[in-house]
Order: sequence, then structure tokens, then C-alpha cells
Amino acid sequence: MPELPEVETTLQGIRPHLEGRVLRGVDVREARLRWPVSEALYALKDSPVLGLKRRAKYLLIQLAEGQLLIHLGMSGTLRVVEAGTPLRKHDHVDLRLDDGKVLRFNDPRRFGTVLFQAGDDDHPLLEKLGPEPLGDDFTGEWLFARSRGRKVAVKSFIMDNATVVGVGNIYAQESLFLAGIHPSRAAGRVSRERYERLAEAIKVVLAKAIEAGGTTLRDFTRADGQPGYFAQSLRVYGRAGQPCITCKTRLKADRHGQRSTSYCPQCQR
DNA sequence: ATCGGGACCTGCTTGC
DNA sequence: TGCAAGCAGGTCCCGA
Repeated sequence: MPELPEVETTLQGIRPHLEGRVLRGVDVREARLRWPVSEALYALKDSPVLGLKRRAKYLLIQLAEGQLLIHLGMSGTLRVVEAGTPLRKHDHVDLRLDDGKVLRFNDPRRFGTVLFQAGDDDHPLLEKLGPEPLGDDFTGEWLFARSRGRKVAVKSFIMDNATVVGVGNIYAQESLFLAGIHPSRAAGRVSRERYERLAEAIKVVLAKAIEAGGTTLRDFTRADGQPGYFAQSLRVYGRAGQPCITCKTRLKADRHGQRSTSYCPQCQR
């Protein structure tokens, strides 16, 4: 159930199990994901795991031969299990480790990816990505500069990975509410000052969500450690028709590019 | 260049 | 109870 906080939580959950280990091999039971699972993975054998990191919503596993890219799509999860653990439905890929554990990729909708990029170069999918939302180079000024003349809805604009990565449907809505910006407003018609507030809101919302994800980290490797959602802190997402937390106005529902949006018509302009 | 829409999938909820 | 429609947290690619 991955937006960026879930991916970050996953990274932190699997890291201790992978660092310092050797990848013995990869078992692919279903290769038809968003893109076919990279053929090169089938041949990997006894490769030390050099490190793990995250870029946007991609989990990157560094091996001597290159880089493994895992994206959870809309429904993907990773679990660390003991070798021999019975398979569940949609357990598509296993990474076998030298300590008898397995990193198991499950994805009912198969929108996720398991790819391999040989050598030192970044995978093409990573090339066009914008700044990390929690990094110093993501600022209101950046949003302002990039948005001049743009007519797209500001919600679509901040969900565009070239603008900033890791802002999915939930957190886009939450951030716009916090910043008091109407999701349908043209990106080019938001002031510098309001973009400062929006950038700050995005950072706060994501940082808090990551923190909350961290609380479920402890049982992450347990049987069904479904990352909790901290739904109680969602102010507008999924609340269309209910009263605004601030002003009691009935929250409205709308759509931006096939994605539902809820917002307060009073607080967000 | 920019924008909106379609596409890729399964599973769960809703409504007749 | 059964079945179809609608919707779900992502994001690439296409045509206008």
C-alpha cells in the first residue's frame, strides 16, 4: 500500500535483513509485472549486497554487478520470510539470501516492478525524476519557478514525478489542504508565497507519515505486518461529504486525471 | 511543450 | 445470493 512513507518504511524494515548478506539467487514465479522482470536477474548468483537505498518510490539494492530496482506499484509488498515459508497468492518473486531468509515480493495488481540495471549507470526510469520532497533542493521557490505558465491543476502538478517525487494521491490532498490551496487551481496561478507553504506542508505531511509508519516497523518481518495507515491524522483524504476539521464546511469531491480528490471549498482557494 | 486520457492488473465494495 | 459496475495508494505512454 505504497506511497512514499510506506516505501521508506519498507526500506527500513528490510535493510537489516539484507545488509552484509549475499544474494544466492532469484526465483521468479510470475514475470509479467508492469514490465517483465529483468532477464538478467535469473542468472544472478552469489552476489554480495553492497547497500540499499530509496529514490522516489523505487527501492534500490546495490549489487556488484549492478542495481536491482523494486517498485511496489499500487499493491506490492515485500516481506522477509524463512526459506520454505509456504507461498501465498501473488508471491511473484523471491530473493534468496545466504542466511536462509528470503525477501519475497507480492503484488496482486502487478503494477510493481522488479528490474535490474547492469553496471554503474542509473536505470532510465530514474533519470527524469525531480527532487526528493524531504531534501534541501525541494523548495517553494522550485515549485514556483517550475509552474510559471502551467495550466495543469496544482494537484496534478505536484503529483508529477518531474516536479517532485513521492507525492501520491493521499498526500497531495493532505498537503493542499494544509496549505489552503484549491486542488483545481492552475499551477501557474499559485503565488510564490503559497508555494512556500505548500512545499513546507508536503515535507511535514510526509515526515509525519514516515514517523507513523515507523511505529509499525517493529513487527514488520512478522507474518502479516501490514503497515498501519495512521488514518486518524488524514484531514481530507476519503472524507468527502464529511465536515471540514477546521470550518465544518462539507468537504467536496472532485477528480483530477482519473484520481479522486477531496477538499474543503471554504479553506482551499 | 503541455495536457488529458488510456493503459496495465486484481480484489473489494456497492447497488440492482 | 449473484453479478456487474465502480473504485483503489502509481506512472508511463500516446495522441491532440
